[in-house]
Amino acid sequence: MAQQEARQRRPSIHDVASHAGVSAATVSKVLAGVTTVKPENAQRVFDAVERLGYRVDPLASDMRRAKRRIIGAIMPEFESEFFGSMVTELEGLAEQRGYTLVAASSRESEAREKEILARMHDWRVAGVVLAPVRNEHGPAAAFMKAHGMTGVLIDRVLSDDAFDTVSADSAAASAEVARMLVGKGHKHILIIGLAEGAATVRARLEGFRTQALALDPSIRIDVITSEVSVEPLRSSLRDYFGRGERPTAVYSLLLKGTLVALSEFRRRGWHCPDDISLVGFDDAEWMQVTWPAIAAVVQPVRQIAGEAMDLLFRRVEGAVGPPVARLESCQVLMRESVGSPGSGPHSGGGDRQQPPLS
Amino acid sequence: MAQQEARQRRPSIHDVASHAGVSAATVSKVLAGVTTVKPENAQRVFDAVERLGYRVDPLASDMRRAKRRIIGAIMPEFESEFFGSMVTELEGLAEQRGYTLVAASSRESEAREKEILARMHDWRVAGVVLAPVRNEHGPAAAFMKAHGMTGVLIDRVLSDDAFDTVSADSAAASAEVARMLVGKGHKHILIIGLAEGAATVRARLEGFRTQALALDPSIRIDVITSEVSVEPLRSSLRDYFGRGERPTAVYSLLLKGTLVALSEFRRRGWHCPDDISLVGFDDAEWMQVTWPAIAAVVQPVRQIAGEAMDLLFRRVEGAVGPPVARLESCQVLMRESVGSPGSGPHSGGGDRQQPPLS
DNA sequence: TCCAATCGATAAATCGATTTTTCGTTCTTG
DNA sequence: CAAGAACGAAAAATCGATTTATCGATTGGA
Repeated sequence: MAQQEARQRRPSIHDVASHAGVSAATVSKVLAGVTTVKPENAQRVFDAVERLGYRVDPLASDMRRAKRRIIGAIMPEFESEFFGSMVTELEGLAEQRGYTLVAASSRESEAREKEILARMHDWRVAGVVLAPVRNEHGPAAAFMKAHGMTGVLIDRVLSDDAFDTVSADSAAASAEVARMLVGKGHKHILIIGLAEGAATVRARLEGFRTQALALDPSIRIDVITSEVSVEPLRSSLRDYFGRGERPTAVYSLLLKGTLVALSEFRRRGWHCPDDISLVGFDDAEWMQVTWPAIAAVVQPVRQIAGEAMDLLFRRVEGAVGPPVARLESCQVLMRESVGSPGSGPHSGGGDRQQPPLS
Repeated sequence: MAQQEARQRRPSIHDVASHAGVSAATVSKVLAGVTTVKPENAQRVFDAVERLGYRVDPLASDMRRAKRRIIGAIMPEFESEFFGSMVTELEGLAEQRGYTLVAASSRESEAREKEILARMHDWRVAGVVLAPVRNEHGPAAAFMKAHGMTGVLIDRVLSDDAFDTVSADSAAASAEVARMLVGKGHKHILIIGLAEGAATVRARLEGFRTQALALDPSIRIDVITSEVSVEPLRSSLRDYFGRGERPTAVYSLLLKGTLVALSEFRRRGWHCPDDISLVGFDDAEWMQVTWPAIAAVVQPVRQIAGEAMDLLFRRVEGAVGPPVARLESCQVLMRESVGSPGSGPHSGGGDRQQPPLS
C-alpha cells in the first residue's frame, strides 16, 4: 500500500499525469474507463495511481455537473429507532450508487426544514429524501416544487401531485389492529395521537375506525389528540381517565403516545392487560422485553428506504411521468399487553390511584 | 422574495457581477464583508443578489481551500437514542460555525469505519468526530494519524497520544452505582457487559469493582462479558442463572445488556426489585415509563458533543500542543428497579421458571 | 505520391467561487 | 506642478477534476 507523508499536499490528477508521463485528460479518461487509450499508457496511469495513492477528489469531480453526487436526507429527528435505522438504510443505498448521503434533522420544525432544504439546494444535491415534519403540504415541499428540485417524500405523507411518496400502509395496519381488538371482545376503545393534521395519522385513525365499526357498529371509540407536543396529550389523557372513563383498550397512533399511555397507566396503578390493553403504532426494541411486552405495529423501514431510493434515482436519471404513491405493508406484532376485557383480576376495579411517582 | 424560474440554471457570481455592473471579484469581496469597496457598488451588489436570489455555492467556495467547511461524524450506529442525539447535537454545533456535518454509520464494523474515514479524507473534511467501534487503537484512528487528519475521538475512548478525546466519566459513574448498591445492602452483584476490550467498558467495570470492594471487601462480584454480539451474552447469562447463581443485583455496563437482563428476568418470572435489582449504564426514554422504571446512568450527550466540537475547531484553526482527554460526568438516576436484597415478597424463591414466551 | 480518414493524446475551456496581481485614478505632499 | 502614496476595482491565476476542441501521426485508398 502506497503511503505518503502525513502533512504533505495530496496528489492531484496532474501529479499522476506527470508521473505517468501523460496528460491529465488521459488520466481522467483511464479512470473513467474510456477504451480509446493505449493499453500501455493505461497501465502507466494505474501504476502512478497506485504509487502515489491517488484518489479522485469528489468535490472537484462534482464541480462541473449541474447535479452533484450527493443525496440529502431530512428527518424530523434522529433520536428514534425508526428514523435512525431509516438514515442507516438510506446511507447504505446512496453509497451503493456512488453517492454521498448528507443527513440533517429538522427537529420537528417546519421552519428549520425549509432552511435545511435551501442549504441542500445550495449544494445542488441530485435529490432529496424528505420525511416532512407534518405532511406533504408544508413549506419544505413547496420550496422543492418552486425550485425544481427532485425528491421523494416519505413517512408522514400519503400522496402528492409533484413528488413520489413512500410510506407505511397505516390504514391497513390499523384495520388489522381493529380486527384484533374487536376480535378479543373490546367494545370501548380509546385512540390517542398527535398532530391529527398529518395525513398518515388520520389514515391510522380512519383505518381503525372504519374497520372496527364495520365489525361491530355498537363499538365506542374515543379519540384524544393533541396538535403540538406530548404534554397536552398527557394532560388530556389524565383528564379523560379522571372523569371516570374506562375504555378496555388503548390504541396509540404513535410511539410517544404509547409511552404517555404507559406512564399514565403506571400513575394509576393499572396493569396491562388485566386492567387495560395497549397497542402502539411503531415498534421499539424495548417493547418486547419490558413487562408486559407491548403489542405493536412494525413499520417496514427497509422497504420504505429501498423503494424511496429506487424512485428517487429513477427521477434523478431523468424519468418523467406522474408521481407515484407507494404504501408498504406493516406487520402487527401481538404481545402480552393485549387481552380480553374483563378477564383480568383487577377488571372493573375503581379509581385505585397511586400518588405520582416522580 | 426574489423567485426564479424552476428549471433554469442557478445564477452564479458572474451573473450577479454583470447585473451589478462590477466584476466577480468585487461581488466576492462585498459578500465576504471586505470594507474596501465603494458603498455605492456594495449596494448595487446587494441589490443584484436580492433580485436574482443568489446564494453562494458552498462546493465551489470550498474548492480553493485545503480544508473544506465540512465536518465528518462517524458513529457506530444511528439506531440508539445516545448516538441519535449525539448526531443531532454535533449537527447543530457544526452548523453554528458555518460548517456542514456529514454523518456516517460504521455499523459496528472497524473495516467499514476505516473505509468511511478514507472517503471523508477524499472529501478533505476539515475535521472528524469519530466514535470508534471498539477503542482508540483501531485501524480508523491509525488511518487518521497516518494521513495527518485532524479529529476528536469520543465515547468508547479514554485517552490517546495523537487525538483529543471526550467521553463520559464511566469510572466515576460506576463508582456511584457501587455506592448505591452496596449502600442498599447488596453482597452478591453480577456485572454484565460486551467487548471488554473497549477501554470505557473496562473503566466502568473497574470503577465499580474498586469502589464496591473498598466499601465492603467481602462482597462478591461476578462478571459476564461477551466479545462480539449480544447473543453469546444472553446464553452466558442463561447458563449462569441456570447453574443456580442468585445475585441480588445486576449492573449492566451497556444498554443492550440491560435489555438482555430484563428479558432473562422475564423468562424466569423474576420481578424487579423484589427478586433482583437492576441498574443499567445508559438511559433511554422508555426506562422511566416501563414497570418498574429502570435505574440508569445518564450520559451527558450535550456536554460531550459541545466539548468535542470545541476541541475539534481549536485544532482546525491550528492549535497545537499535546492532546487532551476530557471526561464529562454522568448522572445516576435511581428508579424502582433497585431495592434492598431480601425485602421483596419473592426473595429466596426457587427456580420458578416460566416457559419461553416467544 | 498525395489527400483523407482514423486513432490517440494533448491543449484549452469549463464549473463557481476566492485570492493575488495589476492597473488606472485620485489624493498628498515636497 | 510633479512624484509618490493610497485607493478601488478589474484582470488573471487558482483549486482539481471533466469535457470539448484541436492537433499530430499513422494508415488507407485513389
